[in-house]
Amino acid sequence: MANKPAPTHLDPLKQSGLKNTRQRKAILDILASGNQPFAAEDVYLSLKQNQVDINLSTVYRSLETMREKNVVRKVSVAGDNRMLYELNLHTHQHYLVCVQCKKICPVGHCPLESFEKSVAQETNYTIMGHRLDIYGLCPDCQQTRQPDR
Amino acid sequence: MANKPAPTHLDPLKQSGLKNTRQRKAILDILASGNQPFAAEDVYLSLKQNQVDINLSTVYRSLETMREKNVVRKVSVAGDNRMLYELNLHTHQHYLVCVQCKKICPVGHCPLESFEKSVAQETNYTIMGHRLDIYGLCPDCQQTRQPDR
DNA sequence: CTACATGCAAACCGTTTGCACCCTA
DNA sequence: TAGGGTGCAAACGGTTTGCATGTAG
Repeated sequence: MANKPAPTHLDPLKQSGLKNTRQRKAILDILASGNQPFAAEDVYLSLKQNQVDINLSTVYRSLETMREKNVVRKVSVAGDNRMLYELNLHTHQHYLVCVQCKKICPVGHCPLESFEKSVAQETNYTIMGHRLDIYGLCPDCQQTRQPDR
Repeated sequence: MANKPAPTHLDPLKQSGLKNTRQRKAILDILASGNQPFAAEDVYLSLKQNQVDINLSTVYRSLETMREKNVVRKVSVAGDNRMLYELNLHTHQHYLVCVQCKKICPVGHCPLESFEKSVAQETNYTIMGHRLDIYGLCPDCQQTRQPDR
């Protein structure tokens, strides 16, 4: 009678006092399934495809409540007007976005710490954070560059 | 009979083959009036306030056509879901946004050139650009921090 | 005179919300 | 069984578009 070890991304629900519902578990499963952020609609469509019955506004609402509890993060990337959501792994993270196929991949290092300090000095702002994303052509798309658009 | 020297931000219309209409001139005047980017609605409201009769969709349409001709640039900053527009001064530019009063001010230097090179090497992407904005509390708002929200 | 620009109203798309019902703890 | 969670449909806010009319070149 071993305890089933719960997937690590499910603990946060219990930890943050949120009810552990079928829908939230399913959403977290999707977010955990890749290390790139998802739009609410991506989550919704993936769930439908996996035969999970859910409503789009539930997706939005759940993502938002989980964001309030810091279970997930909301990010925006250049070239997509939608907001994207990802598991909050508590790491500082930026993304590299392919302008053609829209593939998104994380980049590890961030060079902005010292820059923020110098901006703070010059401007007397209290710097709280930054948003950075890099865009370009991924190796695949370099071969098949679309006519300009 | 001296030629009236046209404001420098009006040349681009002629140069890019766009018709020099009352509305476009007025929009460019607004964009030139401050060195921060404006939302379409900001432009619209400023124009109304200056007794310039114009339609909001004209503002959107003009900004978009002028963007196609690289007369203006479209940027998005953290904490505002609207797109912002600015004169395209052909300088590389980032912004510092106050999370409380939403004031936006330009920051000159950008430290990302060498970082882009190293990302390109690591990932084999062709880097085409980046989006960076910094957010924090401006000096004024540091005194009057709003209760968390 | 004609191609491009504008005004108006309606559509659009991502996201949020009110309300009745449901289900986890 | 109580209070949070969900489904549904309608509203919302920023932006775009179709069409008839206006105007710069």
